[in-house]
Amino acid sequence: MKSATTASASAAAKAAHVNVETLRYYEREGLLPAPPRGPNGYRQYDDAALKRLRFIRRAQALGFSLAQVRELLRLDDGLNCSAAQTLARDKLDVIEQQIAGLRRMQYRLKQTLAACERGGRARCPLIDALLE
Amino acid sequence: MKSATTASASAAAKAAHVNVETLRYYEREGLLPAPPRGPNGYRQYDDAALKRLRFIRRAQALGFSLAQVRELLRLDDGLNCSAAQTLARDKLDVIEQQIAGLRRMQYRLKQTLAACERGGRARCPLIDALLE
DNA sequence: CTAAACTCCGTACCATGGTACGGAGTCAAG
DNA sequence: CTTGACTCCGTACCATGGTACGGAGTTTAG
Repeated sequence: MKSATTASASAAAKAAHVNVETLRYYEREGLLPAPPRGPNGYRQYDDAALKRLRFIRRAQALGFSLAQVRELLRLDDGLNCSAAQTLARDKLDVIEQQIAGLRRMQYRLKQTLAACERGGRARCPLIDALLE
Repeated sequence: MKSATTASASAAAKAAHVNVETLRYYEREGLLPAPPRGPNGYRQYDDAALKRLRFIRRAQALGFSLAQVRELLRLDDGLNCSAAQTLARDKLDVIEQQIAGLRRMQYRLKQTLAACERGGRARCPLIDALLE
């Protein structure tokens, strides 16, 4: 039968592809609740904690900063959907702006790189483009 | 006639929309050469320095880190076009990956947001999506 | 039983890209 | 001539997201 799985610090860290120190860091930063301790004082992470840890990493992977993750976690009761939606929409706006910015960079770099590849210039068009 | 324009620290900073302290920072970091000084010891930025400063800001705006900008500046003689191209191509790869990552985020956020907006769930789909 | 490996803790440190502070000298306007 | 603005310098500090260190206790494998 499935025993109530509790993970040690290193096991939890491994599972989330995170450094052990990072767990303590998240705890300090209030992203992870202080887990219960065994009689030896060792941290014991239960499934909920591991889930929360995965939450943090996923949210980070979605581009949320730890401060924003903290916000999201405050809504973790699942009842503040409209507040969560606001965060998500703000994030979507930011993402759109980021994509647009990257596209502009990409376009300009490609143009300039093409000029480099055509060759025939005394000076490097890429450098020149930055100088102008 | 055009006099040889030399700018004070604050004028140079203003022109590049940069803090005066940032000029000193760039100088410390070897991004800007130490400018000549007037008899009072004040920095005097000439047109070449201002150009270089603009170069830095443009390259940053293209997403290059200061370390990469330093690389680019080492190629500033305009003769190392192939080296500059390599940097640019690397940067293009990174940009493409960044765009792809942002797109994935965008897609997933949109999906989840749509689920939120359809409503009818006990728990917020956005929060749930992060928990799973 | 001993040694390696794991855990604890506080604290310090890292990179990145700056910003701020404070005392001293300098320059321009009134 | 004074006052305020500008500049100098070294150094300290900021946010972000961790990582490392070192000494002490614990647990586990041989």
